[in-house]
Amino acid sequence: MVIENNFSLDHIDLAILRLMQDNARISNVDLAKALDLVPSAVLERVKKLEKKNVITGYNAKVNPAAVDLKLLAFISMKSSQSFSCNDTASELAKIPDVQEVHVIAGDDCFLVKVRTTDSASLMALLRDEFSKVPNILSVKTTIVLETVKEQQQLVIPQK
Amino acid sequence: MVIENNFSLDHIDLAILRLMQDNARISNVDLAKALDLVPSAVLERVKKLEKKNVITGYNAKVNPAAVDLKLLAFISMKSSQSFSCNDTASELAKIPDVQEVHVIAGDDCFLVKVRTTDSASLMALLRDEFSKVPNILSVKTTIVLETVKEQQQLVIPQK
DNA sequence: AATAAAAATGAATTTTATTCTACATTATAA
DNA sequence: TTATAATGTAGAATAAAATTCATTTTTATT
Repeated sequence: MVIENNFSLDHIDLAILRLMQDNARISNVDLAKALDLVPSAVLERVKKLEKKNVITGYNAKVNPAAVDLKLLAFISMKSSQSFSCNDTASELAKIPDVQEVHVIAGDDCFLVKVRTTDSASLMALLRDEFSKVPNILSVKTTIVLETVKEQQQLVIPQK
Repeated sequence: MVIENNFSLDHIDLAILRLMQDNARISNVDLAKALDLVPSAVLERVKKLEKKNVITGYNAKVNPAAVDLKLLAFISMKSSQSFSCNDTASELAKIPDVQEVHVIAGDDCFLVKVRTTDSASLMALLRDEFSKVPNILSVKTTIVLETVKEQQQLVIPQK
């Protein structure tokens, strides 16, 4: 599948993305070896990818259990103003424990991903934070029992 | 809130996690400056955090639109064998475009996060891949219209 | 307080990042 | 096709950072 957009990435750029998605701390030297290029050339490309907002950041992935965040939940909500739901969404986005906020099509209006210590802290979050968010008509909370897969790496196509 | 688990992280470890979550490519020198420590001491701690699986990886965050992945969807499914659903879940996890697979409590059994190029490729995915997964009774696909927030950083508590 | 274990220091060494200039490649237009 | 501009790459030089290690300090435990 050929990429047709204004980011104009060639196969080397895509290879860089593939490698750095899995190992953001790879050195330029190792990147250069893997791509059969010279380090300075790779460095320029990486900087360009950052400037073009193709690479939007580098994150260490932290084990949630290690920092006592053992509960994951998805919360879907209906809004009373479905055509101007952006205030609601941005208020939801301000809540630190909220990892994701999506405006969705279908029965509900928002889908929110939340991580807390336990069910008690989720309850507190709903009571103290979500209750203040405007225009919410209904809330449906789905508790995650087990996460089988959770990756942010994208499937990056060939050329 | 005091962390009580077998990872035994002190406030310096937590500070490292906070910094590296947001900037995985920060140098040891800069980490050391921020923590008022010496680079070699920081390096040891980071390696220990990796070994203990507190830090589970480093990822470059790639802009999905740049690699032509403009469609995000959540798919929830019912299973015919709700108490041995792990085969189903692990089959779902094998599909590359599937970013997340969660076993959930509630009406449905699985919640899956999927990223594709467009609705046509989502359709193809459902037809070609999901149809092969065993024990699926029902499928409900929710299309994301707009993502307002999407971060993998965790809220790391104080000491 | 004594001991053991863990962590931090600071200097030395190795490795890497970064800069810069020259050269090559590609695309564009005459 | 040929000239020209623009962009990308190579490779060496330099600056900066990572890494190692022996020693010292701190912390926890008895």
